Amino acid sequence: MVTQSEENYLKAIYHLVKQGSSVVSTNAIAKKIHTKASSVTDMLKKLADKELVDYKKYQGVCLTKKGKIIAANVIRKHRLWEVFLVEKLKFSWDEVHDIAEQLEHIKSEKLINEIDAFLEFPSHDPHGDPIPDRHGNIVKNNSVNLLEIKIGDEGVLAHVKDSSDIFLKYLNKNNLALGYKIKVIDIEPFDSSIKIEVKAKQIVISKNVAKNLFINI
Amino acid sequence: MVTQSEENYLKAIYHLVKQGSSVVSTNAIAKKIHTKASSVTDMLKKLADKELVDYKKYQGVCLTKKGKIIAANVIRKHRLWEVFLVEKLKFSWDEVHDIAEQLEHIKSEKLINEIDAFLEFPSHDPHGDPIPDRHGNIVKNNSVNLLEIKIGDEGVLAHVKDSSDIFLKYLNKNNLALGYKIKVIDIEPFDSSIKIEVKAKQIVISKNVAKNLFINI
DNA sequence: ATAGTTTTTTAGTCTTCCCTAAAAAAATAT
DNA sequence: ATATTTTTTTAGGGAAGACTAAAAAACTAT
Repeated sequence: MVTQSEENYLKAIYHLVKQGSSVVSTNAIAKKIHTKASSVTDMLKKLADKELVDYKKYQGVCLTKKGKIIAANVIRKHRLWEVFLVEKLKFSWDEVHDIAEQLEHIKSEKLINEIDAFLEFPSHDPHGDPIPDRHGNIVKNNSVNLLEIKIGDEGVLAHVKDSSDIFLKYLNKNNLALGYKIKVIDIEPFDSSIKIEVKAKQIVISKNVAKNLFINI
Repeated sequence: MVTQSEENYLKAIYHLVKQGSSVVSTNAIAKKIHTKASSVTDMLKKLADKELVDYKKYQGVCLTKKGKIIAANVIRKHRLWEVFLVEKLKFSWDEVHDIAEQLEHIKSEKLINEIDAFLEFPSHDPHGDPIPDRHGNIVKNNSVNLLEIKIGDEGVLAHVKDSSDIFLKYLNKNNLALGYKIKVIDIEPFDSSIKIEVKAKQIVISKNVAKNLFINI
């Protein structure tokens, strides 16, 4: 049996590996799940005993095959529940994260597969993140970041990297949502801010915002 | 903050009070939640400190107003989730209990109220148990037990007391479900077994089964 | 290369919730 | 009324998962 806490560590490692090097540091995990490095070390030993991670002292950590499947499954549940909350209940995309953090730990294969079917097998969650299938396979995201784009390029907003409440509220306020067509009007060399056109309106977004937006060209 | 374990104790006390005397014994709670009497004593002290139960050593325990509201809320969540699983996903009434045991601890007022609305404010769960409203109020059940009934009486199956997997499977096998019309054909004085008519078929049920069936006349 | 800094681990504690064993109180039986 | 049984509580301890403080290892910079 994998505990809730163990699932959270596996998930954190999974995400950190995905967005960076092949091995994850103790500190990085501690930061990610708001705990102390010493707690992380404790847990890594436990996960290593269970053969869910490959861990050697001072050498960082990565997931084993078994660990990766469990992590992907937790992420699958998280994202499916998010879709459920937004599509079937009246939640907006900035409200679902904390609830999905709880729901992702509900243990029942059948439940999550029924939810999947009930939602008609969505491929992405409300933030544009791909949903792993029941074997832990996940589609590659080939959307491109707004910072890597030239004036005149256009595409459809497909993914937001930062799913924090505050960032999603910013997007709401500026009428930016997944699926909207975005055209790059101008890029300011001084601060890398970008003027874009969305729904026939032009707005300027900072480099920091652009960093978190991805479009399909 | 009320922990999951505390919620389970409050729920157990709520159920035991409902079906019996005004005060609940340590042993009764231990039996209900499959733990030891000493663990129960520990927890009762903690709940008493939080003013969720009235507890005096050796005197049994009952819920305070605050405790009762929390317990009713957990039960509300449990039953609404059961309705969701049966009505919206493809679960049968004998599969939902264990999953609802997990889901009942998800913390979000908004979530459960949205679920309630999504289900169009059901009044009863799949086993015929009434669903408390968001203030913890619960309608009185005025269905009558099959053992208290005379030959010739008839009514609609409204409630099953035992929600165990094995009992519900027995009902499935014998084509008994909530909402079905039942007529009492004969009562055998020797063993109190009852011959009933359901859906134009006659079956004999034991006293033990009858004890768990309630109908609206 | 070595001194200083940062990261990681170890050692020891705390809280929650469970347990066993023994003591104390209450209930029951003779 | 007292002996026996049952119930409940206390005492002490274990596992999980967090923490602080200190030690050890690994980096970094001169």
